[in-house]
Order: sequence, then C-alpha cells, then structure tokens
Amino acid sequence: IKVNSIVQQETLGYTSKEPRWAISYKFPATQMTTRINDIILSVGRLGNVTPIAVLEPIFLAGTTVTRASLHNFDEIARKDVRIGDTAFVEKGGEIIPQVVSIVESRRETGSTPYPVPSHCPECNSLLVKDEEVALKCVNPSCHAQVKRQIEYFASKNAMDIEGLGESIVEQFIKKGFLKDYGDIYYLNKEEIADLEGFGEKSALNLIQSIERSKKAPLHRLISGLGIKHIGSKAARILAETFHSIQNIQSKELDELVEVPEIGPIMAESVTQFFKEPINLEVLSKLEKAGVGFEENPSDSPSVGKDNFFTGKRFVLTGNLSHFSRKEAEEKILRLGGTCSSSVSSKTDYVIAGGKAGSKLQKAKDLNITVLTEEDFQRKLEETP
DNA sequence: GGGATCTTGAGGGGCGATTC
DNA sequence: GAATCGCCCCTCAAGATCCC
Repeated sequence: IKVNSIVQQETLGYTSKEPRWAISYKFPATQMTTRINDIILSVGRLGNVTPIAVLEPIFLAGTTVTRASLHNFDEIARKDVRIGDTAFVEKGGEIIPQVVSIVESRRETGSTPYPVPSHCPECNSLLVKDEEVALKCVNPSCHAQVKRQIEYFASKNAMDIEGLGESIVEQFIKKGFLKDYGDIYYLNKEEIADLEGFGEKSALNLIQSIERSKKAPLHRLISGLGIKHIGSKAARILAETFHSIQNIQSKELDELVEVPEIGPIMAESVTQFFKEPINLEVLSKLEKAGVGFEENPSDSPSVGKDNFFTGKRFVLTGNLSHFSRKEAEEKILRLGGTCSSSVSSKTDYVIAGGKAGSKLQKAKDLNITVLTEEDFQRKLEETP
C-alpha cells in the first residue's frame, strides 16, 4: 500500500467519534481500464459544447462509472482520445470520474482522431470559437441552451423553485409551456395536473413553489438571470451595491467597473445582457408576474456590532449534520463573513463536517484553523 | 502569479408522488 | 397500503477565466 498523504487531526478538535490523536491514510486513486464506447456532446446554458466520454460500465471505487467529462476539444487532442480506445479511468477524490490516459498499445486498427464538430448537436447552428477554449453555439434559441437556462434559473442557487428539475423542464418545453424562464410564472395548474406523472397535489406544490420564488432575494434573481461571469458571489455584490435590477440596468460600463471585484469583462457581460432584446423581453415577463426586482432590507448582511464572523473568510467542506451547506453559508454571510469554494492562504477558517475531502488536507498544509461543526454551532450561539 | 470563481458533470441516497 | 418511479440534493474535481 502506497501512502500518498497523511492527515493528522490533532488540530481539528474532533470528538470521540473522530479522536484528536487519529491519523488517516489516503490511498492513491484506483485506476482501471475500460473502453470508450462513444463521445457525446453536451450544450451548456451559455452555449459551450462539452464532450463527454461514454464508457463501458466499470465498477470503480464503490460505484459504476459510465461517463466522464472530457472538458473540451483541446483536452481530447492532448490525450488523443478516440472512440473505441481503451482508457485508464480514475475518480478524483473518489467522486468524479475522469479519463486519465489512453492505452495506445490497445488501440483498434483503423481508428481516427475525434473530429472537432462544426455544428451544434442540438440546433445545427454553426459553432464558433473565440479567444476561449470552448466551442460555442451562438443561437440564443438553441433548445439545449434554453432548457439549461430554465433549469439554472429554477435551481437552488437561484430562484430555488422546488419541483422544477431537469426532466420536468424538458417535459414543459416539449408541451410548449416554457419558451424561456419568464414563462415559469405563467404556468397553469390545471394543465400541469393533467400531465403524465403529475397529479393535483404535485401541480399545486409546484405552483406554490413558483409563487414563493417571487420573493427571492435580489442576488438570487440576478444569479438566475444567467449573465456570463456573474455567479452567486458577483450577483450578491451587484445586489448589495445597486439594490435593484433597474438600477443595475441603468449603469454604464465605467460605473460597473468601479464596483470592487467587478472587472471590465464582467461589467461588459452585464451591460451586454441588458442590451439584448430577448433578455429585456424575459425581464418584462418577470416584472409583470410580480417577481421582486428590488432588494429586501432583510437580505442584507448583518451590519451590527463586530462578531467572530465579521470580515472572516470561511470554506466549508464535508457533510454537516445539523444544517445544509447552503444554510451554513447563509448564516456566515448574514453575520458579515464571506464564504469561498477553495482554500487558500487568505482563508481564515475551514469548517469540516464528516467525510471532509481535499480541502481539509489543504487547510492542514496551510496551517489554517479547522472548526468542527460543533465549534461552528458554538460560535453561532455565542454571536448576538 | 496567486487566489477565487464559474461551469460542468458524476453517483447514490432520500423522499415524495403516483400507480396498482 | 405497498411498491415503484424518478426527481432533487449533496459534494467534489478539473479546467478555464477573471480579479487583485
């Protein structure tokens, strides 16, 4: 057994379940070979075309792996991945399947390099490649893009519309109920209830969930609009700075660039979004439906006295048992802290739940204080 | 250049709704 | 009422890109 890392939990303050003296050994990721049966193309909400390897199913690190992202066509060329190849596959962090390399000695005779596609696999529009590595479908009406945009708008990170997942969105688009995310607010309960797989109860739940989302905090609405480069963090900054959609819309490029953490590319992306007639039409639908376009004062972070969380940067990892990661993040933000998705020297605390992964190791390497869930709860209780 | 963020995708468990 | 179905949630990683 090769040991590639050691995690000493001395500093973690773990309870008897995970004792202070415990040392864990990590194994190198298990690699196995399997055949690449096909390479399929997925179109994301911003039009990026991502190639995915369809694998001969293999049981690897406790699960059956059937697909792995190939990220982009440069990556395919770099690894020279071809349909029919035998590939080494592993799971990063024992979670994410990835194609590590190809076994060239087992390559089938007559195989050819995977061709870079010229047209969108969903709408057949011409694909373009600008400065970015990804190939892009630039047809705003592309079925796949519209579907992904609606899913993203309804997702937990955005408007949090429970019951509007991938397959339901697909079904609604096919039925003609949805053409963009603005249509969500004009869905008819009776029509939904008549659909296969739905009933009175589930239709009512969905409509209620949609109604609730009209009061979502401004930053979640901004995030849900799907503006390129504007994710949850940037959306929060824009909401806290400008307080309403109309206010953001009225800003010129140079005014947006003045906002901390918003650079010229992000600012350009925002102004471009509000210039597109197709986006203005959707915004109009949202506004007419009564979706909140202004910041609710209760959405702002607590600006009271300084506390343990004020100005500190946190990273969450592992499973928390008393609240979801999202809830923990919300609590930190409300108390004036910030949350990041990666550990760096600027991180003040890492909050580690059960089954914490590589972030815990990195925190240890960088000598960053690690809090258990119990420590975190105690700090919350101590904070007025 | 380092760090942060965004995007995308994977699997299984949990759970609610529908169907029989 | 039980069985089945399938959606949603959760977490993590890689690569690209952006900000400072």
